[in-house]
Formats: sequence, structure tokens, C-alpha cells
Amino acid sequence: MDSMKNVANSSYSGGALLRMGLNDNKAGMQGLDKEKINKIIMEASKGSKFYENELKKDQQVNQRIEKMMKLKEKITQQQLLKAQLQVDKLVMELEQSRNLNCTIVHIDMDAFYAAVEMRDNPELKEKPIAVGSMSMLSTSNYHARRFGVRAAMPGFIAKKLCPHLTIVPLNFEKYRKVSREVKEILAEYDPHFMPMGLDEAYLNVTEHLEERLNWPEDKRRYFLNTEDTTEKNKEDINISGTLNMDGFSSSPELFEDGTSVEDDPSGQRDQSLKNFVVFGTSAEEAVKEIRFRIEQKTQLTASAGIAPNTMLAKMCSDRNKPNGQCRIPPERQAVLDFIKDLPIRKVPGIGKVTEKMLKALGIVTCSELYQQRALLSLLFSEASWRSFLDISLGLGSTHLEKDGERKSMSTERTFSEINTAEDLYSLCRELCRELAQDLQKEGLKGKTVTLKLKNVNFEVKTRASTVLSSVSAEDEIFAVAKTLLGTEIDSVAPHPLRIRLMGVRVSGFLSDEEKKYQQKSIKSFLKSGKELDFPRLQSGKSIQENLTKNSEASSSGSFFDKKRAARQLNCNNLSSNESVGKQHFHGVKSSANFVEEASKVTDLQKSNVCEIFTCPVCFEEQSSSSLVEINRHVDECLAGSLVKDTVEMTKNDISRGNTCNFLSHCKNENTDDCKENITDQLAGTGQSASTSENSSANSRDEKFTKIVSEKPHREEQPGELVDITRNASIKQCLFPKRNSQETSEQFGSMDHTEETSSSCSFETKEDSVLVCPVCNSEQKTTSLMSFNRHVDVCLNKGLIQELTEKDDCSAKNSDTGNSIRVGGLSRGQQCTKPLQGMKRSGLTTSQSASKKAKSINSKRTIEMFFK
DNA sequence: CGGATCGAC
DNA sequence: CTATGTCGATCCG
Repeated sequence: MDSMKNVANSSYSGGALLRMGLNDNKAGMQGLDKEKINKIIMEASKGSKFYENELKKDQQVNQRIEKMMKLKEKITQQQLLKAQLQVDKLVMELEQSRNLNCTIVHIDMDAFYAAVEMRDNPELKEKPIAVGSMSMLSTSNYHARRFGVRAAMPGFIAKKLCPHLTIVPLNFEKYRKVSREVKEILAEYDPHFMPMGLDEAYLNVTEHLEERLNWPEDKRRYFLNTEDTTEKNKEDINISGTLNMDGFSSSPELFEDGTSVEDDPSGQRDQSLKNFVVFGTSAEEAVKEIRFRIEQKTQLTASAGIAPNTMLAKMCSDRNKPNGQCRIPPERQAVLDFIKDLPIRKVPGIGKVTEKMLKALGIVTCSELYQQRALLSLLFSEASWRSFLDISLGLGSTHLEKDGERKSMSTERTFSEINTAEDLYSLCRELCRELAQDLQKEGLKGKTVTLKLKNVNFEVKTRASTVLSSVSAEDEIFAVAKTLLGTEIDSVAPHPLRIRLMGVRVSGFLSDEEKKYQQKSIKSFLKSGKELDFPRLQSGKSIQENLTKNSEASSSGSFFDKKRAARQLNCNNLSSNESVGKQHFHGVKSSANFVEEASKVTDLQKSNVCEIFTCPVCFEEQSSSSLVEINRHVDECLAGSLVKDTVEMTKNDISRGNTCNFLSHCKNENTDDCKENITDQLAGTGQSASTSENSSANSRDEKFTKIVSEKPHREEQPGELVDITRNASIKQCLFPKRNSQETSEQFGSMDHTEETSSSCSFETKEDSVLVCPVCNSEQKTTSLMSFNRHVDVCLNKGLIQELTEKDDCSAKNSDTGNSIRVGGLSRGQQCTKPLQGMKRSGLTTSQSASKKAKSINSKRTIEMFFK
């Protein structure tokens, strides 16, 4: 929607809030002027929760700016000069890599939804209209825009701006249909064109233009659509038979290109009674042809931009809308001229916040952006300032990258206040159901579930949990989301959790490689019976706890993971604890719900595979149709052996308790120190193997993060980073094949997973695949040495594991106060708002409470399993 | 990794 | 009468 980005500016614009005022309000006779619009919006907004939240957000941005300005103060001339040199070196490189050989077109339908509605209902034609609802508008027609009515503006405010406004409800099916029609046309010019939503698309017409040069005229001739004798079409064709479509023919530029009118002896296209038109071979002509065909087919107009890259094309299409087009010729100077005085806000990727931050530095136009490049490189992240540099040089993608694999999928919904636990949970389930359907459509499974909540004060919170298995089914997602939701409900108890929006997201998708691998590994794991390292304590826990990553904190899990696990364990404990600690009405309610929901999950979680496997506890063959059943069997086995183990375990608690305390202490201070200290501490306890392994896994994580975050936004960026991220084999190294990880998830973590990752180091180039005789997993290695190392670690681990197994089990299973305490603290840090500043003082109470909760919880879940 | 934030539409 | 969206990506700690 051409209007949308503007709206983001103006819709919330109370005077105090919005410095940038309203954009291009062409205050027509019946329109409103900027001042008036702002005043009305302000009056309608002020005092509302929404507005107050906007103010708050605004202040946060101001604080960020303040911080930045302080940073700026500290920059010395010396630093600046140095930065200047470095940046200018990059500028040279970028300049050299500038590519002007492509022709990119950006097509943008004018006021799309509104235009469709007007087309289908002529009564609306001369009226100001908007599409959407009283709560929110999606777009408005140009008439309504004169009154300041914009997309993303709530309808009731729009009504105040423009009392005669007609609000038409959304009709997506219709828009989709029209969009399809448009796309059919676009595909003829670039079969790989990239749609951006329903009303926009990028085309790379470089090839088309080459071919087009040799096209005979009749391939560029289009007849006017006269069959369809709607009112509109009649009007569109004037007496002489020429086009008269909303400025199409009346636009002198459309046919101004003499060379393109080969069949027109008089040089005037509208001279005859011809009911066809011939387009030339230039880029402009081709794009006019596209727009012409779109209008003929749909009766809707489009605007277009033609430029050497996508960024420029997009900005071009904005220039002459509606129903216009604009071209930047493929010359460096033309590009720079276009960029020069362009306000940075027009640049795709620069939004409200970035605009304001840059404005604080005195940067409003792109040339100013260029002038301040050295300073920017010192104040902003690498990714940010590099993209600024691209912008100020007019660089952008020259080919349309087929959008890479998606990284997350989510669904969310706004509604009138919900505050009862039942409603919250059932809503949550519904969202999970929807999301699961969407995921299944694309065959995706993810490991991280995020719950998003917006309370009635418009404050947004997200809470995420990463599980060892990847989830995709409704119940799998819900199992995790429910826990997160429960924690939030409990965190505000005894007050109800009053929210106006809830969302569920799944991210952390498996790569195709991983998907394949997981299939194999399941069987090998179950058969081998060798891998006994899943924590015993899982037996008494609820399913979602088994699924959560905290189960990974077995003897050989990385410390990283242990920390996280502790944190999460604690989260769970706290939540169940509070819900069971029946002081609050609300808490009781939510926990009751919890049980009910959890049992539903158990019943419903089914899969259709029927496999024979060997139970790793009793070593008997089991046939089962679902992982849940398998899991249950194993849990039963474990529960059986649990009793006799308990005695032995208690004595080990002491040492483990120390570790946990230490963790909790460190968590308050410095993470790195903490890592070191723990490493030291454990090194003395015969766990050195795990130690080195962990640090290695850690560094792998860091590398990965770095690379991902450094991946430039725009494709044609030179430099190795791009290549690295695209390189499949490296990606594999980062996500090495994992033996049995994915499906054994239900049993807890597999130790050798970590080894696999760490031995598959980042440097690995050429892979040969060997099968480890200990863990049975395939190992990609560059050298025998690294393979040997893997085997060593595997062997070691087995030993260490035996030595430490009980220890670890008790760490998770026992009800000692120590493990709980760890959680309490770290959780307090996570859930910052209410708990900040509580530090240790609050711990004692939560400790005993959570002890109780935990035992109750265990009991409950065991019962549940046998239902 | 988890949470907040940004930007697009 | 009320009433301000949905999604994915990225940054920061």
C-alpha cells in the first residue's frame, strides 16, 4: 500500500508525540490541513491507554538517543579520522562493485484494497472511503487521504477526521483474486518476479528487455478491452478510440516516446480509430505496457519504479504515484542525483525510530547520511552503518533473491480484554491449532516456542522456551505455550492477567539435512540401548518438562545449557509452585487448568508411526504407535527403578548442591566469570572431558551467532561473510548431523550430541563421513585425528557418565532446596519487571514453596501418565 | 537463547 | 457507546 508507511508516521501523531507531522497532505478544498488533522487525532487519542503507551515508547527512544549522544561526546577527533579512513576504504570497494547492468522494476498497486472496493461498487467512487473496521483501517482512497485518513489508523479516529467516510470491511478473497490476475501479467516479464504482499512486486526485467529489443511490433501491440462494457470502460475510451484511463492517456509521457510508435505515421497515437496500442522496446515502454495491461485486466491502476536495483526501484515507484512511473537511468550520476536530497525516511528499511535517531545527529537526507559515515560507523552496529552506507551510495540488490528459508512462523490476535484463566488457555490452544496447521502446510518443525502477550495497557511481553525436540503439532506447541502462559498468569497473581492480544510463534526450524537425519537416528538410538544417559528424574515430570531443554542438563550437557536448564527448571518450579501455593484464587484456578490441559495433551499427542524399539531401561522390545507411548513405557521403567536409586542419590546431593549454589551466585554477577569458575570447580571432579567439550560447543555457538548477525541485508554485498553464510557445507558444520537428537528428545538429552557438534569444527572443509563405533553416529571429519578425538570423547563420556549419572539425576530429580534456589534466582532475573531488586531476600520463601510445589507436581504428573 | 524492538504492509 | 493490527527479522544483553 503506498500509503502505509506514511500512516505509520501520522496515525499516532499527537502533536507531542510526533515531530514529523503529517506528510504530503494535499489540503484540497474539502480536505483538512495538517494542523487540524493533528489536533483531531490528538484529541481522540489523548488519555487513552494506547496513547500513554505511545508516549512511553517515545521516551524510550529518547533515552536511546540520549545514550547515543553521550557516546558521541566521547568520540575523539583521532577516532573519527581513523574511522573515516576505514570507511572510505570500504566506500571505494563498494563503488567498484557497483552494478548498473540490471533493470529492476517495482510495481505498486494504487490504494489497492480501496481501489478494488471502488471498482466493485461505483457508489463509492466519488466518496472518501477506507477499507477496514472501526478498530483499524488497512488503506484509504486518495479522497479520504485528504482528510488525513490513512492505513493503520483506527476507524473511529478516521471518522472524526472525516465524518462522511465510508468504511468498507476487508474482503481478502477478492484482493487475492485480483492480485493473482496482476501476477499473471507480471510473470510474463519476469517469471521469477518477487511478490511483496498482495499489491506489490519486484521484477527483474533485464532479460525481458534484451529479448524485447528484437520483438516485432505485433508482440508489443495490445488491444483495448472493449468487450467488457461497464460504465468505466466506456468512459475510458474516448471518441477517437484512444486510451483515457485515469491519466493514462492524458499523461503526455505515456506515448511521448516517438521511437516507440512505429506504426503511427503521424506520430500521434490518438489520431486514428485504432483500438489498439503499441508499446516500444525501452524499459519505460515495457513498464507502461505492464501498467496498461494491469489496468485493462483489472480496471485498477499501478505505479512503478525502474532502476538498477531494488532499493532504488522501490523509491522510484513512490515518486509519481498514483498511476505514474519513474525511472533512474543506469548511470552512477543519475543514481546519486536521485539519492541526494531524498529524505532518509523514504528509504525502505529506515523507519520511524531510525529516522529520529539520525535526525538527532542532524541527518535527514541521504547526502547527509553519506557525510556522516565515519561518525555513524562509530555509533551504530556494523550491520546498521553498512546499510546506511549502501543507502547513501544508492546501492541495493540487483537480483531478486528468492526468499530464503523462513526463520519463524507465528499467529497472533487482538481481542477485547480477556482475563480468566480458562479463556486464556483456550485462546492459547486455538492459536496453537492455527499455527500448527500453518506449520504443517509448509512441513516445518521448530524448536522454540514464543508466547506473546499484550496487556490492556498495550505493554507487550514475549516469553520463549526452547525444547529439545522440534514441535509442529497443536498439542506439542500448546504444551510449551501453556507452560509459558501459566508462568505469566502466576506472575501477576493474585491479579488477573488482563490482555488484549495473544500470539504464538515457532522458530528454530530444522534444516532439511537435520530432518532427514533425525529419521535415521531414532531407530539407531532406540535399538542400541547403549545410550542410557537420559536423566532419570524425567520419570516423574510432566510431558512438557520432558520436552523442555532443561532436561538437557545431564552430566555432559554444556554449562551453557546447564545454566539455561537451571533457569528454566526454576521457571517451571516457580510457576507450578505458585499455582499450587493456593494463597491466590487465581493461582489455584490456573493450576487446575494446567492439570486438565496437560492430560489432554497426553491423550492427544499421537503419531502414526508403529515401530519396534528396545527400551533403554528394561531392554525389552516394545512395539508402540506413538512416541508418547514409548515415553510412557520408559518412564514407568524409570519410575520403577527410581525407588531403589533414591537412597544412593541423596548422598550425592551435597556436592551437586554446591555447584548449583555457585551457579546462582554467578548469575548475579558476571557470566564469563561464572563460566570460568564453574569450569574450574568441575575440573577437579573428574569432569574435565566435558569441560573442554563444552567450551568448544560454546565457541561454536558464538561463531554462529556472529555470522548470522553479520549477514548483510542486501545481497550483492561483497566480502566473505556473504559467502560463508551461503555455503552449505559450512552450514552443515554449524548444524552437524546429530545422532538421535531429534527424536530421543523425549528421553532427555543425548550426550554425544554435544561431541558431535564440537568435533565438527568450524574449519572443516572437505567432509568424509565415518561412523563412530561408540555412539553409532555419522561423523563428518577432515582428518583422522578429529575423528579419533570424537571416539575418545565418546568413550570417555560413557565412563564419566557412569560415574556422574546419579549425581545428575539427583540434580534434577531430588527435591533438595538447592536446585530450587538456583532457579529462583535466575528466574527472578529473567522476569525483570516485578522481580528486579528482590535479590536474595525473596528466595527463602519461594524456596520452600517451590519444594512443595515440585513434589505435588511430580505426583500429579505421574498419575496423569497412568490415566 | 530470550526478550525487545524495528520495519513492512 | 467503545474502539489503535499482524508478521518476520534483527538487535542487544
